Amino acid sequence: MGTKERRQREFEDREKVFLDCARDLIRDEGLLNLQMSRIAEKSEYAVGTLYKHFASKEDLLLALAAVDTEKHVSMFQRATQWKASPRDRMVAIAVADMIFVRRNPDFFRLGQYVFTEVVWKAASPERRQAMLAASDPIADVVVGIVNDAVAAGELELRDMSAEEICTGLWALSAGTHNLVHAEGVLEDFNVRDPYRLMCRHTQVMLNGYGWHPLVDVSDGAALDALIKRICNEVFDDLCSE
Amino acid sequence: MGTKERRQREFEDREKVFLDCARDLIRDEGLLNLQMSRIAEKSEYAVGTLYKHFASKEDLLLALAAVDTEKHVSMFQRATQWKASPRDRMVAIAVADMIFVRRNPDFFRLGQYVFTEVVWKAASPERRQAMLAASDPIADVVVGIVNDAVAAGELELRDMSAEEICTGLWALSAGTHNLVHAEGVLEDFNVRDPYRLMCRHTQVMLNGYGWHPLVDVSDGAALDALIKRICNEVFDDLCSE
DNA sequence: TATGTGCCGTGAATCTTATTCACGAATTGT
DNA sequence: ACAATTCGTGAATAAGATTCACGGCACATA
Repeated sequence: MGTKERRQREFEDREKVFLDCARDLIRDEGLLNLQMSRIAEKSEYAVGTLYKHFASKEDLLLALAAVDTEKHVSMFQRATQWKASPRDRMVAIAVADMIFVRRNPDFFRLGQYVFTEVVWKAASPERRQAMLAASDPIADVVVGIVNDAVAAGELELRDMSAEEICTGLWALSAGTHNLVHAEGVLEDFNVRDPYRLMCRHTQVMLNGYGWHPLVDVSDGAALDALIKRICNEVFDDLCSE
Repeated sequence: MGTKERRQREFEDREKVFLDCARDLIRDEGLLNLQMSRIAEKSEYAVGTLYKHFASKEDLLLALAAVDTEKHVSMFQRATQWKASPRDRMVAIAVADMIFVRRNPDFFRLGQYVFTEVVWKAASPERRQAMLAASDPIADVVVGIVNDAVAAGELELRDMSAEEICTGLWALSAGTHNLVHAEGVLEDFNVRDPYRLMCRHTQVMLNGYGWHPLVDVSDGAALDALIKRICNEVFDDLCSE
């Protein structure tokens, strides 16, 4: 009797339904106005059922962020598998980030919110664990590229570890997301395309680490060409503009 | 009759009392458990009085963050006024950030929270404006250092603007704060002293921009010496450890 | 088919907190 | 001294997250 299994499957499917409804509501009405009762209403289940799946509202938000993170990770994995030099693959990571954020405009806001002390601590330990597990592969992927560069003789670590180099690049990316979403900052700075700028800053850092082949960071045309090449060769299906 | 003025002063003093109580409560019980009624209780005023000062709880949090930001800015200003090369002064900005965050461990969490869509939009427009005004000088200060370097012939902008360079350094700093507070990431990476690492990454980026005099970023001793010198010469009173 | 058992969805009731506002005390003006 | 005004008060209200006693449904057994 596969009844138990069917029930199990139905339960899992329902979780997806709830998350999809929540995502739609956030898109349409904003994170600010998200209400548990509205998610229940939209998904045509009772509030109590919703709470069978998520320990709290914060728990649901964390689950939602974890789903996004999985998509994010899969883009990074495509970047690593690209047949190109380690340095170009590292830039491809930045480009992946750029494309992902453009295609998922709510991702950063949600991520920013769930990593907040208030929300993080209000979620269940299991969800927190799942969130961390979902983002784990990011580190592996990026550290892998650094190690490839070292193996290829294109980068000398000297007294830094591969992880420390990754921390710098990761901070650059995380910080760029911050600034993009911080009211007014980039407008004041007259920055038109912050993610292109992030790619350029990535090149600046890679040069700073002495990561060969060095590039001329002031050559905007070369940067645009590389970004375009990455879009075509790695993220063909995702770059429509 | 200076009565009006006295009233006015009392009102302003009370605002400070509320903010101090809120800060203490956050320190002792966490942002998660902050309640308006507890702030009122602790400050020995009625809840209604609290609401005479702050349009909402979020409004109060933003006011609190603005106070911190002013302290933050004043440290940056000390860094700029230091008699040293533009490059060293730029590193001093990073060191200021490091010292400030260590002395105000709740600052980042609060800042992260208030810049969240949910909180930001729930605060009054006046507070938002005040918050932006408080952080405004940061940009001026940092752009000023870049311009000094250009004027001294130590940095060529080529096709980048001073603001764009600042964006990179700012992102690095903001991102480092993120990673420090993101559960588990730096532990996994075995990063012991993330802010020292941030200073090093700052040097990496400055080298990447071709900002003279170039430094050997793998020379940890030189980095520590510079940090120590900045602590002694610029932030003497704040570096006790 | 009739009946017993346990699982699971339900949503009205509860609880927690932010927020309001009618009141009265205190102060000012005449 | 009295009216007018300002300002603090905290009980009442409102909004929304969370709970849990109930009942229906599927399966097991006779």
